[in-house]
Amino acid sequence: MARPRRPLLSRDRIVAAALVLIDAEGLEAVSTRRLAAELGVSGPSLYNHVATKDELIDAVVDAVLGEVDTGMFAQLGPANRDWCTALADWARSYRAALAAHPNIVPALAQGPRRRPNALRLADAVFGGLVDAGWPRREATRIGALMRYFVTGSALGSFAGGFPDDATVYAGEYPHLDQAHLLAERQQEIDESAFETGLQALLDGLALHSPAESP
Amino acid sequence: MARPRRPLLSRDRIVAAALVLIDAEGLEAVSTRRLAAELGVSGPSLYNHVATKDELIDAVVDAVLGEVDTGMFAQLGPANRDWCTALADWARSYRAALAAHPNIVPALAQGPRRRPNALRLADAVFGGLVDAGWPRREATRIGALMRYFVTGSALGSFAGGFPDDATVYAGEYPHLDQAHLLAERQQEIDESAFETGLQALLDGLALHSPAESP
DNA sequence: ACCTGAACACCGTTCAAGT
DNA sequence: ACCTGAACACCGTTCAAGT
Repeated sequence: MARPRRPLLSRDRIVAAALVLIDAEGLEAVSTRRLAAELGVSGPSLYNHVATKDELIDAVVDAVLGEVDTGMFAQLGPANRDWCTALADWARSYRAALAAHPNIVPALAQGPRRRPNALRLADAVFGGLVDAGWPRREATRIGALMRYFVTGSALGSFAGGFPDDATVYAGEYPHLDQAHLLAERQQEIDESAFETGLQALLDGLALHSPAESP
Repeated sequence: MARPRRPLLSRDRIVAAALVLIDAEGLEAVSTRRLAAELGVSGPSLYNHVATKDELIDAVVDAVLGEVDTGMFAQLGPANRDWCTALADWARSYRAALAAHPNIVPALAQGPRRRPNALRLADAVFGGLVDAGWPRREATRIGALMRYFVTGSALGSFAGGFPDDATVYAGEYPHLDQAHLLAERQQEIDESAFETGLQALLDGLALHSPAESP
């Protein structure tokens, strides 16, 4: 075949196909040959559009982060210091994006690096908190700790990780005698744990709110 | 060589060597051949002691979780309802164990599964909270949300993920004009963000403490 | 410029052969 | 029981060859 008259591939098409594959079968299912086959080309073709597999995964992560809304932070300023609502809305949007693609979360481990959307998130949160009156040091910490909570909540289900075989717990783990039922209610539990934690976090931060001691 | 008079390997020796390798060079550096070479044997030898590589990584994760202290929860009961202190101590011990082996954290994604130490942690936290007076539903949520926060805080450094090249931020990310300095103060920032978040979380949870409304 | 097949140095895992 | 080398079906990546 050699070079076609119109390119068969594009970086975006490769990234999109990788995300579909990751969602369906996990990070480990992505090999350059497999992904290329999915796209109807041979393995090495990908290297015309992407430098390495690592860079490709980075691009997929960034595409997912692209779905996170940060518009709420633009509203903050002297006239609107309600950082609490903004932070809550952002955290929910962030979690929703990751929960839609849970298999990608382990790849978030390396921090923002040079991923444009990761930097966009960090910039918006930090800027919003500073606009709402938080000192820069505190704003940095809050940005970090919110990321901890949201990524942790998306890094695999808590409830879904418990075997549904009751004999696993018998005797050894006396308090987990009902744990075999967790997997069934997985989504409800993860969701309510996230909401409970988010509320606690914001309540706790509000105790030292800059708006209350101007 | 064939079979030696005394076994060259043991499951524990393999797990320990894998952890050393992961700490030094990351999860991706672990291949069965590489690990075997480190242990002075040939690749397939490992399979006399471990069923699959996945099971091996699981065992390494569990070994790390074995360093987490859960003794503080045994003190809780009708006479001592200070779940707040117990939870804080446990979270710090949990984080310390993961921070000592940050490269293993992405492998935590799958939840407790059948890892004895992961189940021990879940059992102790849940049991302690129930003993301190929390309803089972709430105790489950708190166990989950604490795990979110601690694992998220260990899943790669927040501060360390920002490039130290100032030109990355110029123009594009106006609020990140100092972000190139984050990597230098990485440990301090991650540590204080963790402490700030932990305090906020506990303060927030305390607002609905069962001990305050008996 | 963009795709191909061949090739390189790797993988995880199985298995028959050795003691 | 426990280690070995050979083998299988894979990897990521490079590169010369084609249009």
